[in-house]
Amino acid sequence: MNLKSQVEWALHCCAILAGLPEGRYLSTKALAEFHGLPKEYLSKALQGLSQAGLVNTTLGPTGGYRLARMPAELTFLDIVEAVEGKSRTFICNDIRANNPCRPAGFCEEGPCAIARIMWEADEAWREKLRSVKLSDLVETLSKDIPRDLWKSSFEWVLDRAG
Amino acid sequence: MNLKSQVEWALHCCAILAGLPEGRYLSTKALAEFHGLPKEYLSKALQGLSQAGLVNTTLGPTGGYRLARMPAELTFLDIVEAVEGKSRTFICNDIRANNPCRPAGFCEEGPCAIARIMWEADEAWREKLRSVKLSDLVETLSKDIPRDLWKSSFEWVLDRAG
DNA sequence: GCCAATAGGGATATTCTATGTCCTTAATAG
DNA sequence: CTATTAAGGACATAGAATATCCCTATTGGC
Ligand code: SF4
Ligand code: SF4
Repeated sequence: MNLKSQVEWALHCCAILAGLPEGRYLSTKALAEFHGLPKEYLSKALQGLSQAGLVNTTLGPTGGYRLARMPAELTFLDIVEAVEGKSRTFICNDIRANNPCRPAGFCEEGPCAIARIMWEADEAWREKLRSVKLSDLVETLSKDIPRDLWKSSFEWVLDRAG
Repeated sequence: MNLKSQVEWALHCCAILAGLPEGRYLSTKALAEFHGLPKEYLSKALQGLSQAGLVNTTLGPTGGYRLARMPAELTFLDIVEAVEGKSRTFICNDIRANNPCRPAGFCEEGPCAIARIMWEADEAWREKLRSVKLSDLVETLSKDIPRDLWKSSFEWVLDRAG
């Protein structure tokens, strides 16, 4: 049970896009090169962000991606769900229906206790992700990353932003 | 990102085993038949429970499984981790190391903010599962399930318990 | 208008995991 | 001694994640 690596990629890309000046775009090519990722495949993750409405895109030589909202309005959950999907991690196959003692026409109402508990745990995971904003991440990163590296990375990105 | 169906199977089996009288065992065959599952494959899930020390086993014609502890001493997390593993769902591939602006010999200390936040969410999921005991499940099930079905299922199991 | 660069997306291949089956071995009750 | 069991290794199948390739429409710069 692993999250796809696209989740990691999308979070990193959003962190970069959060530092992009208003109105400018950064291309898949630049994001892929910066993170050392396969351009074509990273593109699928970015399409996920686009379809979820988290980023805006534009075509042409200066085209690429920019955030559709302020970093303070974007949560980790938004980004994770955009590429990983919104479905629950616990799938109920209703095996209680196979109970040989069950009366013929008998039909349970709703999910049983097992499913409910697993789904509550799922929701606890989502709630935690919902509580962290992209702006929180940028703030923490700016403290963690050495000033030199932070600055040169920013310039590297600006050089390539359309 | 789905949990394996073995998780569901293991939880159901533990719920059944929780109702088993002291000192008796229930076989894979009976558990598989009761839930309508492939015996050989369910066996792998039960082996997981056994390796984690959650159940005791015995061989021979009257052999099978029984809980190694009281239902109040067994949590959902114990059972889920026994079959799903204890590893985190967010895998960090350290793509920050590919940053072209990084000085040659530069080496980050520890996981970055992204990984830390994802791992906190993971821990929130685990904490929720840790907070629910097998005895809580049995209590809820006993209220949810019609008395007749509960009783006949119990008898079905006792008939086959060694 | 023309060209180069871009996002979007369909088709396909590859790798890995989950699922499922089969068989052998050692232990145990009757 | 026999039947039944858990344990586990070997294998087969299905499906998801990963990755590449190619085509289309759009856009900016010339
Ligand atoms: S978890 Fe509950 S709802 Fe799902 S199969 Fe088991 S009994 Fe049915
Ligand atoms: S999540 Fe953090 S630790 Fe993991 S690759 Fe990205 S930067 Fe590195």
